Amino acid sequence: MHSPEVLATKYKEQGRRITPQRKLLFTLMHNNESHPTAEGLFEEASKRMPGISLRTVYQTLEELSEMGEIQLMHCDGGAVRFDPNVDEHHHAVCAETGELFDVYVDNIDSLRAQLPDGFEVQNVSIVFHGRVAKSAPRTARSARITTKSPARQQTVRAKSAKRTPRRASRGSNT
Amino acid sequence: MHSPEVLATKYKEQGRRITPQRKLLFTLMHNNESHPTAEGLFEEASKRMPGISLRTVYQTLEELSEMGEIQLMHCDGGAVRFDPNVDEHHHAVCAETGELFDVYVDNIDSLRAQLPDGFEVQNVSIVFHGRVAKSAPRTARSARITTKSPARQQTVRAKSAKRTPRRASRGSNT
DNA sequence: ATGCTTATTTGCAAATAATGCGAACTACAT
DNA sequence: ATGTAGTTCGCATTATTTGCAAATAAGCAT
Ligand SMILES: [Mn+2]
Ligand SMILES: [Mn+2]
Ligand SMILES: [Zn+2]
Ligand SMILES: [Zn+2]
Repeated sequence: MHSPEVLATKYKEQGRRITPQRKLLFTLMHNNESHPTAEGLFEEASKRMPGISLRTVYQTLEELSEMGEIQLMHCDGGAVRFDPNVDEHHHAVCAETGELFDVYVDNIDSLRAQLPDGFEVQNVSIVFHGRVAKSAPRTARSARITTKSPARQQTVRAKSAKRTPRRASRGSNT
Repeated sequence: MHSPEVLATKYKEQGRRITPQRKLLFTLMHNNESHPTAEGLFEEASKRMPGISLRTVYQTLEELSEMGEIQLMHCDGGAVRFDPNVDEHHHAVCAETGELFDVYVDNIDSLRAQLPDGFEVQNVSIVFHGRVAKSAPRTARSARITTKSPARQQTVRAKSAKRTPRRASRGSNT
């Protein structure tokens, strides 16, 4: 999704108006990696702008989606989650917390699939179900390593240990 | 999912009772590849048993799920779809008709994914979005090739032509 | 076969998630 | 400042699913 500033321009070009509600929602969605629901975003927005309507949140998310600025995701069957990341990417869901993480997959094209005859694939979506390991409670040391570190290549091996379970003890972030 | 007969046995073993409603639903779900919704299954069932309740359909599907006899799928965000196929498999969705097909993928383990640090994958679900090509209206010849023919290996290549767009003019099924 | 016990079915209310609609409001061009 | 059309917002409504309790019936004991 573009920055709030660029979005403002794009909106005006389309004859749409810049309202405080939209500005706020642009800001809340920009670089938001939490994949929020409408309801969740509404709660965030309400903190900064008490009277805002849930209806407006839905409406703004819908138009951002139509403009190709965000993606929507029907994940587990609950509420739709919105994603400002419109690059080709996939997701990992923690069964415990429901958290949703972005996952990049290099070699989707190498999948060997027995597709129905005559089926033309337009795009593939992959969801990794699992859980975030409670990184061994390091006696309250450097509470750095928590959720995700920038891009660690990994070959998928569902229901079987991956390499060694030991944390990569080298390569902390600065 | 087991056959209606085997299910009956399994049910009794668990102190559950065999009712006409359950028998019917077992039959309707057995080998059902349409991935029906509760509502859809209810309509089918209603044909054979006019007074049956939608509530009973939901209830029976829920218990079959708890017993590991069927799987449920939250696909597009509409109603949940139920799947008597509990083998490890994936799905292809036709964007036009909403039809849902089973897809077997051999080499999921070879996916190279950048997963969040410490994420333990339990299982992966892949959905191929696309459409079923209207197999060139063959001047009403042998109307054989329609939806899916038994297992044709195919390497995925989203948004790019696969091989030559021409129909494989050689190798029809018998 | 009859009756008992309790699992099951069923109708209806209620919870969720999302959308339709129109009146009130306001961004912004003139 | 004024006018106009785009927006916001509250509320009704749809769609899907679950909660609940009364009515019903399966399967066992007699
Ligand atoms: Mn749902
Ligand atoms: Mn929904
Ligand atoms: Zn994402
Ligand atoms: Zn399936």
